[in-house]
Formats: sequence, structure tokens, C-alpha cells
Amino acid sequence: MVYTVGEMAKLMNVAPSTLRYYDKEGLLPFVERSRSGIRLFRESDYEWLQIIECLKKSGLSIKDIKRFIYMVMEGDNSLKERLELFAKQREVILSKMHDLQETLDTVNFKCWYYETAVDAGTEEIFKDMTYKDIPEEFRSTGKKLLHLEDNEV
Amino acid sequence: MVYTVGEMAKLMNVAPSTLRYYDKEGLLPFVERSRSGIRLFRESDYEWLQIIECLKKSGLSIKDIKRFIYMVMEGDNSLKERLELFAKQREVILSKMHDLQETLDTVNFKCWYYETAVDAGTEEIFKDMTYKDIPEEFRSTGKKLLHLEDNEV
DNA sequence: ACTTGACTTAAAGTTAGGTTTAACTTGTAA
DNA sequence: TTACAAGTTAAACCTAACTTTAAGTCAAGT
Repeated sequence: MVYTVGEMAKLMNVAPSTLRYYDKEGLLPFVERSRSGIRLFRESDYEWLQIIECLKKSGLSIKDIKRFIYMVMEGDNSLKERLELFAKQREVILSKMHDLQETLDTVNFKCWYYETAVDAGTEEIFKDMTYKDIPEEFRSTGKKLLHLEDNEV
Repeated sequence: MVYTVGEMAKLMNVAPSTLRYYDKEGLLPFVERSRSGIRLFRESDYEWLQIIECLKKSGLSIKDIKRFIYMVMEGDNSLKERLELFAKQREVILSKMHDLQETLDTVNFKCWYYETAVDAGTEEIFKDMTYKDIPEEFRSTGKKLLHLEDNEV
């Protein structure tokens, strides 16, 4: 079973122009052509595209993905290099998750803040709020965001 | 205490041009100017900038941040709208974390995969590997990525 | 044979979020 | 008062990852 660029695009849920762009950037050296120049995507190419998608999601640039693809095509010589690439990428992802967690903490605090303000009808309510008025889960984040005096900690 | 654009940029750890860009985009309507046109950042402006940083990290575009700033300046009328903004943004962040976790699972599997291949000196080792040869933590991810026959599950 | 929709390429356009440049003004220190 | 570092603006430039356009080719159905 072979697919044209449009069919494969549908399978991958991307625009055909995206696959042509990847090809132009050298990400699809494995895709063959018909005698008249039409791209013929095979099942094995579909698996390549899945790998490309994963690498993209993990934050690799088009250039880095290209490098990886050529590593794979080089065979066992590049095994160590490929391991290093993924090990490094794991750190990148962990760092992103850490940042995202911090942002989530802040956003959760803001949700509590605005729920409280909406209930009160005004932001004035925070004017003479003290540490103990903040629900425990938001205290450490809230301390940074509200500029509480240290009275009544 | 007032700061110039360069001083505030240092405090915020961004380029001065970034603050000028934010100003041009209408994110800093609260920053005053000296008679000769030089920006005067106050302590309270520093707090605004921290909020902008948080909103940026949580994935809001410059335009959305601008909208939020004008909401705050409108006062208590916009409380409900601000709550909705943060509630929606919380969902966005949770979804991002979920995606990132899936990618991390894949990358972790790939690390195991290449560690194993490097040890063996070749990828051939996966040719006749079965389900039970994969460490438990990687099985569900590995099943998707290696195309295992269902022999010996 | 003809229509039609999908394929091809090169090249230009888009978007976001800045950064750089050029030309000019300001403010402080010697 | 003369430097000189740092401020100002408008406008051009940058990068990534695509998307769109223009002009042309191919393949399948009637």
C-alpha cells in the first residue's frame, strides 16, 4: 500500500504542504518517487513520520530532527550519539515540566484570588488580609504574589 | 526609587529592547515618563512586569496580556472576566503538562532502547525481542514503538 | 479527447516575539 | 563645554515553521 502526499497528510493529520516542507528540508530522504516525480509514501515511511512527530513534540528543531534521521540511516555507528540526543532531550523536557508546574501554581493561586474577589464583589477584600486567611495550598505562592506584611503569620 | 529602561531590564533579566517593545505593544500603559520623554519605572511597575512574565510563561500572547492589563485597570467590573481568563489558562496548562508527560514517556523509552543497543553494540538485538524482555515501566510505551508480534505476551 | 482534482516546484508571504539599525536627544562626569 | 554612555523613535531585519501563490504536470473518469 502506497500513499500520495495528500493521503499521508490526512493520516498524519497535517497539511500536505507540511510534508512537502519537511521533504524540502531533508527530513524525508527515505520517501521514493514515481517515474513522473510523485511522492510514494509506504507504511515504513509512516513510522518515520511518527518518530518525526515525537521528536518535534519533545522540542527538537527541524535541523536537529534531520541530524537524527541521518544518524539512524548511518546505522549502528551512531548508537551512542543517538542515546546522548535522547538523554539530553529528557533533561529539556523535565525542565519544561518544572517551569510549567511553577506557572500552574501561580495560575491556581490566581483562580482562588479571583474566585474570592468575585464572591466579595471587589478586590478591596485583600487589602487587610493576612497570611492565615489564605488557604494552606496557596500560601507559599500567595506570599510571593500578595505583598503581605508579616503581621499575624 | 525609579529605574530607567536599562536598569529595569537588568532587574527583569531581559533586553531593554524587550521592554520598549512591550511598551509599543501597549503592555505598559502605567509607566510614566520624565519631561524629556524618558521612561520612569517604579516599584509598582516592577510588580506589573512580574505579572506579565507569569502570563507569558503560562502561554498567553502579547495581545491577551494586553487585554488582561486593561481589565485590571478597569477595576472590579472585570473581576469575573479575569477569573474566566485564569480558569481557561489553567486548562491550557494542564493539557500542556499531559502532552509533555506523554512525550517524556516516549523519550524515556528511547533512552532505554539506545542504552540497550549501545550495550549490545547493535540495534539487531531488538529483532527477536518479545514483550517480556522490555522492563515493565516501558512496556506500554514500547508496545506502540516496537512493532512486536504478539508471541509470548 | 477532455475535464478535473491532485500532484509538482520555486518563490513569496505569514506570524510571533523580539532585535538591530540609524539618526537624534539627554544627562552626568571631568 | 565637551565627551560619552544611555536614552528616544521609526523602521527594517531576524528566525522558525509553515502556508500560499503561480505556473505548470499528471492520472482517472466520462
